[in-house]
Amino acid sequence: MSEKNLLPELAAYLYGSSNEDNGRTPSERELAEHFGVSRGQIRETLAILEAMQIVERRAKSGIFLTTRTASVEALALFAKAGLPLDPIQIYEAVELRKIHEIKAAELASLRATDENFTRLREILASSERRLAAGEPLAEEDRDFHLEIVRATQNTVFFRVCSVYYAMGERRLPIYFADPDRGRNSHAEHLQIFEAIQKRDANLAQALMSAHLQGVEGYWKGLIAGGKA
Amino acid sequence: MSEKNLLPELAAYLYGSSNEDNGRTPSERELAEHFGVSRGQIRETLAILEAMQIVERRAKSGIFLTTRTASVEALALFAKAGLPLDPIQIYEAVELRKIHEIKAAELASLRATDENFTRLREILASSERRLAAGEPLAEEDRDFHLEIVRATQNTVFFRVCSVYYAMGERRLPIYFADPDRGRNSHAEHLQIFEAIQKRDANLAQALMSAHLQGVEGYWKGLIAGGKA
DNA sequence: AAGGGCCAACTGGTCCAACCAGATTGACAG
DNA sequence: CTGTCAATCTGGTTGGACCAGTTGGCCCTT
Repeated sequence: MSEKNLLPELAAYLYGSSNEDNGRTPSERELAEHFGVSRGQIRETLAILEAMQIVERRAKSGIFLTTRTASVEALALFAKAGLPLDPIQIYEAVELRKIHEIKAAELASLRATDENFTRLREILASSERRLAAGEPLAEEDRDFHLEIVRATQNTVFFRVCSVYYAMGERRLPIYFADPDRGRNSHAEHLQIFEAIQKRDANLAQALMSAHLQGVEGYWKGLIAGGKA
Repeated sequence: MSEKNLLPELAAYLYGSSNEDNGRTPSERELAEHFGVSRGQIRETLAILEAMQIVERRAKSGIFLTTRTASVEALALFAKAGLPLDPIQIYEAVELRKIHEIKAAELASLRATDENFTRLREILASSERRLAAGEPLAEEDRDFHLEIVRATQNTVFFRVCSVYYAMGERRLPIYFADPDRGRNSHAEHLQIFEAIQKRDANLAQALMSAHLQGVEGYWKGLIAGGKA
């Protein structure tokens, strides 16, 4: 069936085929047959899923979906697999993203290096070219935000924040299908960039906060609409 | 060799036996022999390590340690395995923890439920009993901090923060070996609790910030001392 | 008809032996 | 010293096998 990246496909399948009552999934042997791969490969993937606490393997009993909250990594994985995300958890993840990025804007103002500024300028220039050509923004949005986190010089921070973008990746083309959204976003990015460059931490923080309100609103709309 | 939790042991071994130059580790077959387990089990563990981006498996070539920054999960794993942690990354993780928990104190002040308060009271009572008995604090510290994050009612947030405590777990007994530290910590916890109960978000935030300065100082001392 | 106890099938955990094809390496020839 | 090529090593993947608890259904008892 699948050729690569068994992980998201398996995760999706588990959710689709699990027992409604107790969350029990098909057995390893059944999964192996369904995906046309060996049991060893299924086990390897399940090990990862278990490490992510998406699944629990009970010896000699079965594999069960974890009811506990998904980590951000798990959310990103689900999004990648095209699985419907729990609206509540999306909302929680967006809140966490706000916490992270507002603080990141502040720290970036204090610590950004020339290298960071160069990259930010490149990203903004790329955005401008896109908009001028009438094309929708794409990875520029993600790159801009991640570069600000990187500018905090905290690599652990960067690593943690990276997963949000895996989560929203599928949505970017949809989000920026509206040209106005692209222009708005770019304008706000420019302001944030300038604030950081002026080392005005408070302003950068405030602008980022305002900017992310829009993102939050978008997700809220999706949640209200029931789609995720 | 190992009986359970191959993961941290394997991670530790990989770091100890990898090639200094290119980070290449022993082959799967060698690892299997060394740990006295089958290759399948080694592969399963390596899959997790690879998902954590601690290791990279190159087909038909070898297994290589990733030079990229570790995620918080990886840091926690290393700590659990008793591996020396990179001081810089510890510092970064502590900074991130501060960001998280100060915000958590604020949100908890706004959202904590009776259930949260009950649990917090229980934790504080347990701490008091310990101190009265002349015993060092143990998991009470972790429980208190995590309960505050839980009180934000953001389960994704809670999940992300949980890993910090896996990271520092080994240190708790050492940290609280000094009775003064236990008393101080407990007193500050009490203040934070009261601020949250009074729904005074600003105060809770400020107190948490001050409280975490101590933690940060402790880690800074460790880093300066070279031990991690 | 309901309850309890037993057994067979099922399940995850583990191991082994094998094959594949590309990467690597070292010896050999120039 | 250099270039070439074959033997070796490596991860990737498969299939089969065995173990020992778990489960669930069947049958007997009450």
